[in-house]
Amino acid sequence: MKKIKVAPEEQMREIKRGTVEIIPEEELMEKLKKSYEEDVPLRIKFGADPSRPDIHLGHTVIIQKLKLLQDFGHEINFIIGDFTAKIGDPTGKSKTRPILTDEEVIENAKTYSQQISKILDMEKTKVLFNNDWLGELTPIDLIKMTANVTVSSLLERDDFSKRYKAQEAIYMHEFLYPLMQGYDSVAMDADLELGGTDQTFNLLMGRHLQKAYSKKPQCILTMPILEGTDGVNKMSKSLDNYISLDDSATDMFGKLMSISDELMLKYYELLCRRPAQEVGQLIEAIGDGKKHPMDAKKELAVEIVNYYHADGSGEEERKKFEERFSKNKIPDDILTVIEPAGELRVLEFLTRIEFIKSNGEGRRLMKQNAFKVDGKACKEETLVLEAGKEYILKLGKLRLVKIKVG
RNA sequence: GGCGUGGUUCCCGAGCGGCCAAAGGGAGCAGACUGUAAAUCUGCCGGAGUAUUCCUUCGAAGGUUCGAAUCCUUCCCGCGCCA
Repeated sequence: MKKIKVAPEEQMREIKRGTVEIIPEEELMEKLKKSYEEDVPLRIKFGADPSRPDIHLGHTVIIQKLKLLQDFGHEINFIIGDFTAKIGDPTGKSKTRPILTDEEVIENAKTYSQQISKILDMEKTKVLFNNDWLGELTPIDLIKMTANVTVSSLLERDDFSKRYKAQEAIYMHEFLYPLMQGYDSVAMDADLELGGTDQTFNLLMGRHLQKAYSKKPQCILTMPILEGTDGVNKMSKSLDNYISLDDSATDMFGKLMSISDELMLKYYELLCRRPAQEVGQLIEAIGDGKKHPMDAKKELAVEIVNYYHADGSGEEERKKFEERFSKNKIPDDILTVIEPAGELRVLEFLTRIEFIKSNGEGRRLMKQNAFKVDGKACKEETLVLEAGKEYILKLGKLRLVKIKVG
């Protein structure tokens, strides 16, 4: 039975969808053809950062592409960067690369796999740890490796050149990171590596080093960087503008609804699984005013929630959302707290349930009419609770709590 | 190694002995307007407090002064130039 069933031309057509760049495209075509004729899957490389196990929708742009390649019969290799994770970032300023222990790396790798399993078939996905080969290198091996790369070429990397011009510090080990990543490609004989456009330099380094080590060079495929919910910056945990695959269905739906219309169009292009043509028509309809952007957004949210949560949960969330925000009803699954009858010190209570961080913040919100008791703005710091009653407290648009007096 | 220059609140950045919890911008939060959209406008934006009050904060540690983010000393770190 053949492993690679789809004709290379057809594969290419699907692979190209949504990509920014394929370097070099002809070479990838050659590889696809050869793979098809000989029925040998391509080895696809994707590097995962084990210091941040939380996968968000931004990552899925690439993971979806991996899924496509996997469905075509190719071999997906996840490289867990445990070697680099152990070096960390001694500048102390950047928290992007904390030093991890072996246990943490393994734990994070598990979390990682568990999350990507929502998209990829893990039975067919290889997980590799780069310490297996990088840890074996001797200082001499390493120095020989660096002899293949010039300083000026490293300084060409966008990130480095910006910092260099801005007279910011660049440390030696940072220069080595791209080489380490590139060497991964050498060690595992990658045919194709995927990454975001911000990774182009590192991906090309893999190709460069493979040539230097007389290996067949890999092809590069880059995908656009997905902006976060703020619509400006790339989606990332540290900017808190991300939608995690582990977000509850409600949060996921809500976050998707809060994005701008403009951003929604991008999300449609990059995250929607519907055929390209259908998406195109939809976008056109919105432009013509035939389709209300909010409806389109709801549809997108439903689709995405359905994919990452149980089928049908998207529709359910849509109903809940409409009840809550369009009809202003209080959802029935909100946080409920039981309090004794008598006087309740509101600020202390709100701090306790972590709605606010300080009393000052609470007072501020009260002043601004953001605090409501049973739908009415309240500026009292003390609330008298009557036995047997229920109270709904609301802080801003989103924070809701029900108090049962008992 | 020498010389110069700089390290400020979540980020950028002003302040350069008291009027500084520290200008301005960004981010964030809230209100108005809405479609929990964007844009816009308004308010807030270290902590405690009813408070003109106190506490913590301006790389670190000491010191000078009635009083320091601001002056001095030492140390740590960035950047540049020279070697």
